[in-house]
Order: sequence, then C-alpha cells, then structure tokens
Amino acid sequence: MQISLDTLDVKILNYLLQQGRITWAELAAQIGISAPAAADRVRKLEDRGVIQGYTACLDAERVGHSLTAFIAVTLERPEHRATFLERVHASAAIQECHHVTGDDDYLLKVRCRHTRHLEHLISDSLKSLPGILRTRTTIVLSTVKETAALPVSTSSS
Amino acid sequence: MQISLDTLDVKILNYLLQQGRITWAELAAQIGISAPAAADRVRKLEDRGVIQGYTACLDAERVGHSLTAFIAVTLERPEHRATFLERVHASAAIQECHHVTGDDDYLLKVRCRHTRHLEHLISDSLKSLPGILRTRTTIVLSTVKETAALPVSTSSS
DNA sequence: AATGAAACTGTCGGGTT
DNA sequence: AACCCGACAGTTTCATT
Repeated sequence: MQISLDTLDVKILNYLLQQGRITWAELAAQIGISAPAAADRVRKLEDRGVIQGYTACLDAERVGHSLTAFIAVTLERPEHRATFLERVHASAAIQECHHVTGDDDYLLKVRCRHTRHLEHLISDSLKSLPGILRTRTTIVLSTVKETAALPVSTSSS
Repeated sequence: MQISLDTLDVKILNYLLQQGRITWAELAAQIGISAPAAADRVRKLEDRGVIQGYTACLDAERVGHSLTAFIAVTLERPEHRATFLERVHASAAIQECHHVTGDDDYLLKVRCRHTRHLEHLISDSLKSLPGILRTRTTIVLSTVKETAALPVSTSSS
C-alpha cells in the first residue's frame, strides 16, 4: 500500500500541504524544476492516490461551530454496526469516525454550533439508534494544535 | 467571533471544501456570478479569517503513516503545561492537541509509521517530560469517516 | 457586481539527456 | 522515463462603468 516517494515528491507534498493553491509555476520555481515537470509530478501523485484532493481550511468558530467534542460509542452487538455507520455518514456534524481499541468501539469527532446542537446529536441522532449501549462525550475546551499536515519524508523515521 | 455569511458565501465555502483548487471562473459559473465577483468574495472570506488557507489531502497510509492513535495525557500540575505544549508543537507526528474535559487533560491525535514509532513518541517524547502523570493510548483500527468539511450554513441548525 | 484589457498560468506538442 | 522549451488557450487581475 505504501508508495515510493523521492526527494522532489516529498518537497512537492510539503508545499501543497502548506499552500494547497500554489501555482505550478511557483511550486516549480521553489523546487528547481520547470512548471510542466512539476505539474506532471503532481498529476502522478494524484493518480497514485497519494494526493486525494484539496480543501479549504476553515475557522470552525467563524462559521458558527464553536463546540468540538469527541464521542466514544459502544455498540451492543456487531449486527447494529451497519445502521450506526449509515448515521455516521449521514450526519454532517460528524467529522471523523474511527474504529478503535479500548473500552469503546468507535470514537467520533464532532463539530456543533452549541450545546443544544450537541444534545440533539447525542440524544436524537445517536442514542435513538438500536444497539447503542452507551456514549461517553468529551468536550474540547480549547484546541492547542490542529493541522492536516502529515510528516512526509522519503523513508527514515 | 462569529461571522455573518450569506447564501453565496456558504455556497463558495462548500465548493472550496470539496475542490480546494477550483478556478474562480468555474466557481463563479457554478454559483451564477462573474469570476471577479467570486474572486472578490473569496478574498474577503480569507481576509475575515473564515478561510485560513488551503491544503492537499494526503492518504496517510500511502505516505507511510499507517498507524493512527489518540493519546490522552494527564499532567501532574498546571506548571508543567508550557513544557508539554512546546513538545506538542515541536512533534510533527502530533496532528492535533485539544484541552478537554473528563479524566484527562489533553487529547492528542497522532500519526505514526509503525508501533515502534508510536512507542518512541509515547516513551521518549511524552513520558520523558516532567509532570506527565499518565498517558492512555487508543489505537485506531480503521477509519470510517474523516473529512475536513464543516457543515456550513447561513444560520439555522 | 459586470465588463474588457493585460499579465499570468496551465497545458500540449516536440525534442533532449 | 523524466525533464525542458516554446506556443496557445484559459484564467486571474485590474481599472472602469
């Protein structure tokens, strides 16, 4: 599943992580190749699935989502998984859903407008589903760091 | 802190969340205004801090980070916070750090290459710090959903 | 917010190492 | 196979209405 990346690919990825809308011309100038060559490499990284797409980074508070929370969910039995995952995909407030080890089955990261919105999400969207044994909610008081950047490098740790 | 967004702003943000490198010309065509008008609106959204930037979405596995984990950290006393937060900012493997309610103080989201890398992060980078009372690590087995998209809308829930 | 002109960028061909 | 160069279509940007 892992892809071999050379030094230039790594530089390109790190630039695109910081400036997702950088022009191929500027990117090429930064890494010392021509614009078509840079565009070619980016296209190949996209084709190989390394780059899945591009997105704008929004300030959650400024778009009215001042409340972030993590919700740990425990399912009663595996047969209720499908219904639960459907709801996860359907709910826009749920940004992430991970199947995890530990006391609980799933860990959700959610963005809400206010506590009422969170209450609705927990009570009406999640706990109303069949087979939800329990949920444990952890409220985010403040976010110290939040980046989409992965530490991309060629091969070393 | 919240910003007033009209219908066009919301449409623009939702397009930019899905296609961060869309051209102003195409964006403008989609929402029914001229290209300069679209560019103006985007620029204003950037100036108001709603759009903080743009980034490429990478496949973590394909860049060699097959292991995702959440680490809950409890500090002994508040005076150790500064040292801890420095380390958080310095470590590229730590993608997120949230100050949270509950049994623990901080919740980290980390991306590692393999278990050895995670072991190093926990033992050498975190537990070696003064004032770290304990850490609880939750391994991600699989990720069901992971999106940067916020449910942007004008004002309703 | 729309229009039109100028500068720039992306892309496609061909050619090179 | 990867890259560079040159050229044209498309895009961004600015001034103007």
